[in-house]
Amino acid sequence: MHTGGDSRTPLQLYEFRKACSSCSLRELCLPVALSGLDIDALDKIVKRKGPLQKGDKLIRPGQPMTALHAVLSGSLKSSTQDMNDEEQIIAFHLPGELIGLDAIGSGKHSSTTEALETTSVCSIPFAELEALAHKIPSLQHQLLRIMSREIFDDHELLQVSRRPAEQRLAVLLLNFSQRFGRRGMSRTRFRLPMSRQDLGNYLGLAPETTSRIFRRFVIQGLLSATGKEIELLDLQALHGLKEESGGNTDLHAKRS
Amino acid sequence: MHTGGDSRTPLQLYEFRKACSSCSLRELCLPVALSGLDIDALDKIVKRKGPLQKGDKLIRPGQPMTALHAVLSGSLKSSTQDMNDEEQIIAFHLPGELIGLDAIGSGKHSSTTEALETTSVCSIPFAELEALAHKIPSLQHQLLRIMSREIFDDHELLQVSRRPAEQRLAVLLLNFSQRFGRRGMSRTRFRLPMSRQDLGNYLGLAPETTSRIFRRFVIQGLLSATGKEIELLDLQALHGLKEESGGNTDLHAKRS
DNA sequence: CGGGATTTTGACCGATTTCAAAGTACGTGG
DNA sequence: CCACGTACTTTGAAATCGGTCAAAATCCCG
Repeated sequence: MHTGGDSRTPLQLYEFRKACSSCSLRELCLPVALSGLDIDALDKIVKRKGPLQKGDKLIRPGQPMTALHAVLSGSLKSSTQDMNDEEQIIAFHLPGELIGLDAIGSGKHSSTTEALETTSVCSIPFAELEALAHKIPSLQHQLLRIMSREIFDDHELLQVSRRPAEQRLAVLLLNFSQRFGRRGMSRTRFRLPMSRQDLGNYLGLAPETTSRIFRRFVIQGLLSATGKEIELLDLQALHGLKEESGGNTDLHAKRS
Repeated sequence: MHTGGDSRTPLQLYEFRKACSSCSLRELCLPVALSGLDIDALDKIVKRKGPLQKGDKLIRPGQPMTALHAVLSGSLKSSTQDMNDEEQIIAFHLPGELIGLDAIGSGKHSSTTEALETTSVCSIPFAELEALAHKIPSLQHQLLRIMSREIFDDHELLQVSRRPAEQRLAVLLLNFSQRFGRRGMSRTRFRLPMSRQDLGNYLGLAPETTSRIFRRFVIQGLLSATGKEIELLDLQALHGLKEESGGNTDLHAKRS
């Protein structure tokens, strides 16, 4: 049984050393021009975690925030629960992305983070990262940049959440397209790792609505979808949709 | 004529020295236990800005982000514009709060920030703040905490934006109550500095809807409102509203 | 006191949710 | 390897919340 946070044997631990220096995601999770020496220093504090299986929880609400996590492979979702069992998904995490930035302030995690598929992450003890950042100015700078970018992204998300359902889905698809593209994968063909339900939840839509809009997009020839496999067929149109104000100037985006 | 960013005369500049050490908001904008010496260092890089009048813009989209701004008095709103002239308000800024954290990543501001009333702020050149943070570990720590908290708050906001209108307004009112309370003012009587329109925009609601829900709240005895002056009469109920899932289990709503 | 902007109110309309149910994928155990 | 059960997805029809339009009332500031 995999429970995710298993401790590794010494041999495995040894193999996991030198994580950052050989990690293909290095430039993604901390996209900084660190010198070889600095990377070594980072290596020393990072711990790779054994694979999580689908549904395994990396973080539970209330846990003290001791480390940030960087996704190596697979994917996760973070969510909160509003007492009536209603899950509220806050974010999806793809390889190369950092988890836990929202918990630095309080020192405690407030959300649940669980794997959407078989996933591995590495842990960066926060106290040591902070100490290291103090020694390496460029690392401090990079941390601030990464956090700032998350704030920026959240603000964009906030904008989107006020728009009609079609635009929300279009924006989400383009967002994933970009995030996959950034790590060298296809921008037009990819696998959405989460269920339609989770997708709807994230977008603030009922699953039924999500499903309907997906179908609408397929009919309009914007994309094709076979289960979780997505192919974007008309990036232009999706981009167009994203900016439309919905009611006035929408003569070139849809037909009923 | 006040245009906000005016350079001050030497005399005035002198008076503005020692800003942080005597600033009653010190613990709010950078709530860190800085030693007297550290405060002096911070003082040296901070510049107080002449008062902005209502509508004056502190930040315009595209401007390079050279400094963070802390609100001393008054209030501001940050918004973007989606090509069809449609304003999208992202945040309101009250005294003791920091502006510009979302622009560190890109180095450019992407939103407009303008005063909602007569307002004064102080500027903290970012490069120097970063350098200072490198020297003073507790300042670095504090910066990370503040940014983390903003991420956390944005996530909460995101949750709210997916809920029915009533809950959104309830959450906003409680949010302002808390923010005013934090700076020593009444949690139950305060002045909302923005128009109902801005409020609606921020919440993703039509102004008409905002108005109706306000009235509903008044009728239900949750609050009384005379123009922008608000008095919250039943914090309990508002808190209850905030968590309700709307229609099903609303029998155990009051009590915290 | 006057004129324009903002807020409020009412009636109507539409997008999205909800409810209900059928169809489909998928993991488990036989 | 196939059958079964559960969970997820899709589809349809009805109900609802919030948006839009229009107009009246109020506020604000000079």
